[in-house]
Amino acid sequence: MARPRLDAPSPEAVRSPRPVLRPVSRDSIQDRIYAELCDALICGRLQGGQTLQIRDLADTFQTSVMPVREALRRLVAEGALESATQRPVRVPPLSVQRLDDIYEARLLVEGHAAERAAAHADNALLAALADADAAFSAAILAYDVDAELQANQRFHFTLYEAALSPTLMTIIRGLWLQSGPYVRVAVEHHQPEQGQPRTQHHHGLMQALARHDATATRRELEADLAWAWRLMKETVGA
Amino acid sequence: MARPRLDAPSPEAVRSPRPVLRPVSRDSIQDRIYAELCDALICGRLQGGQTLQIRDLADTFQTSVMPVREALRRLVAEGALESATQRPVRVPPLSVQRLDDIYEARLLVEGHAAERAAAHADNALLAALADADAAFSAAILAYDVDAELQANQRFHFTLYEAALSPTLMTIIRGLWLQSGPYVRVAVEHHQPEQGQPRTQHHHGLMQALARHDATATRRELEADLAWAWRLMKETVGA
DNA sequence: ACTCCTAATTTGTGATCACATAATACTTCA
DNA sequence: TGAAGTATTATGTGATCACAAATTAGGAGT
Repeated sequence: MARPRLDAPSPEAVRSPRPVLRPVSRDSIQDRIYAELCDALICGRLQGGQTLQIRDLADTFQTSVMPVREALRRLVAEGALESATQRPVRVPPLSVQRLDDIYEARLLVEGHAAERAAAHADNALLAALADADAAFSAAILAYDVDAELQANQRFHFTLYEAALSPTLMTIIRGLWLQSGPYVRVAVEHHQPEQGQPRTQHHHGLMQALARHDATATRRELEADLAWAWRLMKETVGA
Repeated sequence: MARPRLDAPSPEAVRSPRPVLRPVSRDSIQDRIYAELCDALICGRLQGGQTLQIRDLADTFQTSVMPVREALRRLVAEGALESATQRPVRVPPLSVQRLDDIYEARLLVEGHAAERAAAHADNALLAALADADAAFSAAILAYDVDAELQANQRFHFTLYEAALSPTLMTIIRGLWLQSGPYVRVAVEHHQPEQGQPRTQHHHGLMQALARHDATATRRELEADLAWAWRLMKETVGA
C-alpha cells in the first residue's frame, strides 16, 4: 500500500549512520486518525455508550474537523460506532444481547478461518505465531494489559491471514472493532487473573496447526473465544 | 431509525384527502446518495473497474462534493469500493479469485443465517417470503431484470432478518454490495435464461422453513447461491 | 414547586475555497 | 522520429465558513 518515496539513496544518505532514509508515511491525516481510533477501540480504551464529538477530537488531534468526520464515518460504516442523523457519534452501549450476537458471529467466521488456516499452515506461519505468543506471555508476566491485548491481536490475525481470504479478514476486523468495548470491562474487572488458560489455548492452536488438524484447530479457537466471552459476559451482566 | 416528524396531525391534515401528512424523509443528503450508490451496486449498474469521481457524482446529484465524499468513504469502508490515497475511488475489478472468495464467505454466513431462520420461522415470515417470491416470478416473466434483482434481494433479506442477528445482517449486506458487479455481467450474458431453477430454490426454501428443517434450508440456500455463482463464474472467466 | 414554553448554546451537516499530488499533453533536444 | 523533461490540467484532501436541528438552561405562568 505505502510505496517508498526514494528510488535511489543520495550519497549523503548512504554515508549517514542510518543506511537509508526511512520511507515517509503516505497515509492521509484521516488515515492516521482512523488508525488511532481503531487501536483505541480494539484495545478497549473507549467505553460503551461514550459519545465522540467531532470538534473535541479535532482539538485533540490538532486538526480541522474534516479528517475526523471521515474517520468517524468509516467506523460507523463498519458497525464499530453508531450515529443517528444530526446527533453525536457514540460507541454502541454494552448489552449481553449484543455481546452474544457478536460472539456467535465470531465463532462462525473466525472458526472457519482457523480451519482454512490449518490447511495452509507452514513453518513460517508457526514461527510468526510463536513470536506473537512470546510477546503475549511476556506482556502477561509484566502485567502490561495494553501490550497483552496487542500481542493477542497479532497472534489471532496472523492465524487468520493464513486462511488467505481477504473477504473474511475484512469481516473479522470489523468484528474485533465491535468487540473492543467489551474487552475493556473484562480486563478492568479481571485484572488479577493468572494468564494460564489463554496461553494454553494459543499453544493448543499451534500444535493443532502443526498437525494440519482442522477440527482440532477450530476446537482450540472456540475454546479461546469462549473463555474470553465468559469473562466479558460476567462483567457486562454486573 | 427514521422517526416521524409530526406527533399530532393538524386539523387541516386530518380533513385533507390523504388522512395524514406523510412523514418527511429525515435522511441527510449523504444518506440518500449512499442509498442510491448501494442500489446501483447491488443491482449491478456499476461495472467492475469503473472509477467514480467525486465532482462528477456531485454534478449528477446536483450537490456539492461534501456528501459525495462521505458516501464514497462509507462504501470504501464496507469493502464495496476501493481507493488508494489521492486517487479516484473505483469499483474493485472483477476476478475469479475474488469471486470465489466472496462466494465462500457467503456460503458460510448466509448458510448460517438461513439455518437460524429455520428455527424461528413463523407464518408471518412465510407470507412475507411468498410475497417477495411472487414479485420475483412476475419480474422474470416480464423480463424486467432490475425488478427481478430487487425482488430476489427482498426475498433473501427477509429470510436473513428472521435469523434475528444484527451482526450477521451487517456482514451479509456488505457481501451483497461486493457481489453486485458480478451479477451485472451474469445477467448481461444470460438474459435469455428461463427462470425455472431460481424459483425452484425459493420454493424449496419456503418448504424447508415451514418444516423448521435447518439442514434442508441450508442445502436449498447453498443450491441457490451455487446456481448464481456458476453463472457468474462462466461470464467472468470469459 | 412544578410544568411548559422560549431563548441560547452546542453540534452535526453542507458549501466553498485552497493546496498538493498524480496524470496528461506538449515541447524540446538528441 | 523518438524519448525525456516540463508545464498544464484534473482530482482527492484539508480548512474554514454558514446553517439547521437538537439539547439544555432559564424564565414565566399556573
